[in-house]
Amino acid sequence: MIQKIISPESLGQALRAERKLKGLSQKVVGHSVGMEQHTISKIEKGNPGAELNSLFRLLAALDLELTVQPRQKPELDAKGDLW
Amino acid sequence: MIQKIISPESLGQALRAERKLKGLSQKVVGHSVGMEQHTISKIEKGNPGAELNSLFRLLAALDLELTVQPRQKPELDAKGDLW
DNA sequence: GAGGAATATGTCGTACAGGATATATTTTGT
DNA sequence: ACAAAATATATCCTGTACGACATATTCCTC
Repeated sequence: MIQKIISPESLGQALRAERKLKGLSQKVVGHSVGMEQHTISKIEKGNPGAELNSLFRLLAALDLELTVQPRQKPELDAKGDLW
Repeated sequence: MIQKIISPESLGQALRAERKLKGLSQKVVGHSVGMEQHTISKIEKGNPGAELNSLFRLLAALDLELTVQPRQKPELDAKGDLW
């Protein structure tokens, strides 16, 4: 489930999806790395002011890593629509 | 040149490498997206308090995107050493 | 639709980011 | 070794994140 992440919003969506996949609550995830539940909530909602610190702690809690890559062209779906 | 990013430091390294690849200075990159040169400097040096906002503006300036993926096992290099 | 879990929202206090600006240090090319 | 460019560091100011804690709202499940 690789997703193009280019904004705090899309990052939040990806993180929430991964957390749900693992069946964890914000509270459990947060406390496993010393973060408040409300901080997780804000990140998942796309808080642009969130700190890298918080991001990487959350990634650790979910056992995830990032990669950086060239921005890809929008692709076409089955209907030929851009997305 | 895909790299595992699990900390502000490794993120900074990746961003700096990509910027250098494109032959751009911090000043040019920063000003293309309304950021101060010193902000780019701090991010590349691994500032854990940097904001997602700043990260994504920098990614835009470099035409990069992120992906989130399961954290991978350490791999072996040619010498058989972990990294 | 009631009860509980999960998520969102709020306040307060402390800390630090980043813009604006300046200057110091390092790197690079000749 | 010099000059110029690039990067790092610093101050001041304003804004806001986050922890701690509390409460409201939404979402399930029965």
